[in-house]
Amino acid sequence: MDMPISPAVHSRVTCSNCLLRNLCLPPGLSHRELECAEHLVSTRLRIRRGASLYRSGDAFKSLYAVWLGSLKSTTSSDDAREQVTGFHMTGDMVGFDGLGAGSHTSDVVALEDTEVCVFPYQRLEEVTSAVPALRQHLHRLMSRDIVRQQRLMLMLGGMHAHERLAGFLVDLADRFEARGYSGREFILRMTRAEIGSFLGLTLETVSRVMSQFLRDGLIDLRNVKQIRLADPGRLRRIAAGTDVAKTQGLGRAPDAHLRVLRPARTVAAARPEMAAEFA
Amino acid sequence: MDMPISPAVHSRVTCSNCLLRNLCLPPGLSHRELECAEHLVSTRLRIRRGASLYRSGDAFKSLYAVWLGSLKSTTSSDDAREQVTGFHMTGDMVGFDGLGAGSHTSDVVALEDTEVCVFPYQRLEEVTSAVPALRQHLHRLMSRDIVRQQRLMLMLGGMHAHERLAGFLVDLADRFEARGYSGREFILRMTRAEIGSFLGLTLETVSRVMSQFLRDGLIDLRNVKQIRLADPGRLRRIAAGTDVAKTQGLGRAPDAHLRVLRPARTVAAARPEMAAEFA
DNA sequence: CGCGCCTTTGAGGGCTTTCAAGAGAAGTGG
DNA sequence: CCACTTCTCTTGAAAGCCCTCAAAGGCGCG
Repeated sequence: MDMPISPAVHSRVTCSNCLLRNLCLPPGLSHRELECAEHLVSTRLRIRRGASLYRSGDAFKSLYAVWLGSLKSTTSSDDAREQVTGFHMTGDMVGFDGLGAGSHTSDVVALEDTEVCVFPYQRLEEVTSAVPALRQHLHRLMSRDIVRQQRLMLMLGGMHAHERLAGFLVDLADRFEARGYSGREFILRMTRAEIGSFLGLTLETVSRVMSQFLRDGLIDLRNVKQIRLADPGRLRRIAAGTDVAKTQGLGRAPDAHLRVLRPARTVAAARPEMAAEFA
Repeated sequence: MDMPISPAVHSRVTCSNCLLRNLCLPPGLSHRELECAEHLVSTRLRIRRGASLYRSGDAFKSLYAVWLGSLKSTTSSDDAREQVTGFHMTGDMVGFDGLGAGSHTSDVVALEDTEVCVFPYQRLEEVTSAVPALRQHLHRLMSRDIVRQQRLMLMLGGMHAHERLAGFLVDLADRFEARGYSGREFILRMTRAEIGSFLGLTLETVSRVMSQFLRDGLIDLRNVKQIRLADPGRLRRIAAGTDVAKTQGLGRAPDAHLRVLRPARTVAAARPEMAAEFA
């Protein structure tokens, strides 16, 4: 049931010709370094919609780069509770959660038929030790994951349903745009339930807010899944909490969550010269 | 109004004698490797309570290991909203958020007078390229950060106030215990407002739930800050959502947030032979 | 074409927030 | 050392946002 497209290379994946090279690899690699990088990827893996790339508890062996399609990752606590912790699309690196304990702590499932490039960690170790630029790039990718999750926590922590969904949509738009697709119109590969889980809302609330956005002319919908951001600016303002009128009930005070706690001043950057004195 | 900046401490820091060595450095380093590691830390830095180690926007130059004291890190969105994204205590590594973009995206502030060891990133780069064990350790630490945040997202996403606070307390207890302190009785260095911000609750709710726990004999309080977990087992059950009776209103259905979505099957671990199949 | 999953929409209730006030603790300066 | 200021914590009452429960329409798929 697969239609062969290119009579392509077989076992060997070639990064140098890959259109996504700038996403997985750092820019400006020398010829020699690029050659090293070639050895990073062993195979490409195909995951059918609904199948999982790995599951919580699986031994950590590789990192993966999304080559085609999209996935979600979910974490579940001791009890049955489960939550979507992220969506991954073309060019994203997946699997960092396994590095810590040697086994994965989350499940990663394909939202559609998907292909990923496999980076065996052992080989990654070897290559990154030789190529500083690659090592740095890897660190950058991990750090980006951390920062992204911090932003998400901000959403989950104190934002209203409207703000969360708006934030979700513009984030998605930005990521599509960064990959060369339209940031104005795209397809939501995930269900309302998955969006809700990701945002800490119920699927009903997601649906309701989506309808509200639709009524307010902020978005257009086609077939439920295809969405067009009719007013990205306002969506962005809503996400930032800067939108005064809001979409329904009038706004509340900008925050109040965390009143100023204490005066603060940076120490790390300042005066490393002042010496002496010990604890 | 400003706090006097404390004199930064410039002592020759020796990792080999450090009691916290097992937290910052991987176990089982050879003598030679340990010698390399010595070069990692340049100085120890002192931060007075309320002062910040670094702030959002500061250039990323170093990672820091908490040597004494405790800190919080906060992220703020475009608008004035601010949220605590983590608490750091002895042995924790801090600063990973800066690796991604080259500048920090969060603020880190001392909750009490604190000292941190400074790991200049450039030197870290050099040393880790030579010592694989150190490189791996660094990756592990970053990954652990990611996993920890995933757990936190689970809390913020769908848990009740009781469950969040219980989870917060037992997590804190575990961390103290892992560091050799009592996991039964410890001091909360952060305010209720900071706990609330971290958990996505208001300070009033934190206070209320804390009082509830007190009434139910789950904890003991002394001076508001000093806490003793009187019934850690039950706290753990509450955090996991396994506790039937709960502390007040009767429990609700275990979840319902994310009903089973699709059948799933792991692809990465299984049958690597059918991997190379091509698009 | 029918079944199942996803989505939408409504009504009611509950958990948290918001607003407010007072007690308690901590730091400051006389 | 104590009074003062300031911050933190506690507690109450009312309101609100979101969840839960329920039912029906839509869409894809076998």
